[in-house]
Amino acid sequence: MSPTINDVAAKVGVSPATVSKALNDRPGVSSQTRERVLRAAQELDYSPSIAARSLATARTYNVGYVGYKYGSVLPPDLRPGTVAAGTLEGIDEELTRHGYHMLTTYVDREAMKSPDTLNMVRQSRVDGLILNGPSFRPRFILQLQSTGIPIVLVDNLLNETAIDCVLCDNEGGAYQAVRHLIEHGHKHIAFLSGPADWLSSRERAAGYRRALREVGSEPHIVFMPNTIVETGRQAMFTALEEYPNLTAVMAVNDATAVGAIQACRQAGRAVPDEIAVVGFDDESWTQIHTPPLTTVHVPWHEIGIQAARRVMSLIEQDNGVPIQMRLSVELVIRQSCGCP
Amino acid sequence: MSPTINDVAAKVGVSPATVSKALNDRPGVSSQTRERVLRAAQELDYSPSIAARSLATARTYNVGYVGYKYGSVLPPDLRPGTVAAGTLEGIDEELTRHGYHMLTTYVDREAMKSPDTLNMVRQSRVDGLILNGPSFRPRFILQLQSTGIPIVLVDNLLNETAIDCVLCDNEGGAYQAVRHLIEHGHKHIAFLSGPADWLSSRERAAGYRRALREVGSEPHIVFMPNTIVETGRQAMFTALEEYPNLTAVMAVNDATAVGAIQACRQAGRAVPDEIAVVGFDDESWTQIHTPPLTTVHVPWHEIGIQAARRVMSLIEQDNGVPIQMRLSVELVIRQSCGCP
DNA sequence: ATAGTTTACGAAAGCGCTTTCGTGAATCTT
DNA sequence: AAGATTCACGAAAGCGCTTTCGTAAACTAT
Repeated sequence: MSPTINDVAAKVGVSPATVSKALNDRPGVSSQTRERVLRAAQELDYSPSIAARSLATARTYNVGYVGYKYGSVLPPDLRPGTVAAGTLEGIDEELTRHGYHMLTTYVDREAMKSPDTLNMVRQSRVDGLILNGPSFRPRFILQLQSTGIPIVLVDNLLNETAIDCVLCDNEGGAYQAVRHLIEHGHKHIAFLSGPADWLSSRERAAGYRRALREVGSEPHIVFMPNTIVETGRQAMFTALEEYPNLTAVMAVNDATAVGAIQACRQAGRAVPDEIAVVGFDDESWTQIHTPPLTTVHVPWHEIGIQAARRVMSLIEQDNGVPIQMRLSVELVIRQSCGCP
Repeated sequence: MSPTINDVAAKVGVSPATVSKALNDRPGVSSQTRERVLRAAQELDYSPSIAARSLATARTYNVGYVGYKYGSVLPPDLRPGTVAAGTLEGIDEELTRHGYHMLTTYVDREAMKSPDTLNMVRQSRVDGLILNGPSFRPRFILQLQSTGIPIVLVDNLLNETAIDCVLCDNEGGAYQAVRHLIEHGHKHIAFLSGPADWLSSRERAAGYRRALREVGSEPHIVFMPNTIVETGRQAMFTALEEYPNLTAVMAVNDATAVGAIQACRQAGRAVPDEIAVVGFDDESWTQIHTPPLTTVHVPWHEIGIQAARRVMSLIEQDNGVPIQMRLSVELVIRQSCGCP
């Protein structure tokens, strides 16, 4: 078996207590012995068992990440690869930088009560939790929170009970995008909205509304039950029918923007010449789409980093009130909006 | 604090030893007491601390997943979202089904010696390891293996030292695809190959060669140092120059297939009319590409499931010789190959 | 030199579980 | 009915670490 703290202690000729203090930078060890302990540990290739440490300290240095499982969703569709993967990598990066590890799990709609997640915390496998995505039921989150474990929400928030969260500036992003369309002369702009329980969708809709209000245009919103390509396509047909003088459309995400473009083509309306389309999220494939999609870039990686920082800080000192962190987004102009 | 095994024992009026046996389905407990213990545990909402259990049993019920970090790669490009995410979800699904959890980490090229991964195993945070992708150095894998921890490779193999792995039938997939091109009359077919240290690339090249050999055509291979869109584009220019009578090309993956198509367009050669293109992987965005990409579908999700099963089985009984598992793939015909 | 203070270290308890082994009671055998 | 066997259970040790607290030695102050 691998060496234990006792082996190190024996080798140096001190007690395990001293070794523990030396290794953890605790006071009560002369710098001389500390030195010797460090060397011995190195020579023995000693690495403490976290199981034992966890038991003694009630800390695991694991944080749980709970994501949404797309594998099970509807027909195969464009996976939000950039989104989830970017956040995940950001979180992992920041976590490992500070000696933490990431316990990952995915839940699908049915498993939303999510025994796995609960088990993770009930068995105290994790010191904190990051919940990514809008699909967690408030009741579930509250249940989790009531265990006293630090929680950070990503791309979601709960305002009844304040809870830490990090999101992007959805409202501002949509505003920027619509503003851009307006500046290029569009007056009749529709919004393809996601389901109402998706926070980001509501916020993006708000940005859309604000931009239109500023110039006195009427909002035209089509609601979609989900945000896959096919749904976007259908929604666009609806929009085309209901608002015949439409010249532009903003979709709540990139996948539905693609659906919208397909619908336009099918209806014989050229994109971007007759109808301009913009998306949201800046998925990696948007740049190779025909036409390349104008969309709002979201710093998912950075969001992951911030979320990780926040949990760690909550774990280490339960400091103050929950904070809501907003990262800014940026319109990236490609061709689907009609710019050269 | 949450209840311990002693609380349950006290409530039932038995010893912790008995509770432990009852809860773990060990012999030596009457079915009557077992019943009472179960009920009490439920009423107290008891869930064992895995830290304590790990310490006692030297098992964590965690398996480590090590993936490749794309965030840091070259210029932003098409992320292999379907690939990694699909596998990840498959692994997680199967693992949680059996009471395991997944400790995830990503490594990038520099961190390939990967202290994080090593720490994961040295601190015994995991019972087994799944390494996903071709980018692990053999030396690193062997070092890991020498710790005695069960390892399963995904999309990679090591034949010097036998080690368990699960991959798809790369050779067969490429063969199928090229065969398809041949059947549609193509004689001059190039292959855009990935770097030589990428196993899947070598295997796909082999399938390509076999198909050509069967009909007595000459192989035309262009090697690429990596597999992003831009590289595929450059490689295609090279191919176009070196092999002027080319009528079809098979790319080692979807991203480079896209690059190839862009190059053709730029060179004034219509796809698929003048040049047919097929990819490999069936990334989710291939279906919305213009033209929709003909490509080889890989069952990543299933691969994940099999990998998970294999580690768990290695963890639970170290049974026999390492096995190499191959899952079959399927050509999905869309339009970039010239079919209607 | 004496008393008081600081410092370096170790003994030992404890974290919450599993597992071995001993014991007495219940059951089976003839 | 007595011995042999089986069975249900508990005492206690141990997994590898941290942490408290006591103690002896080394200092400091008078």
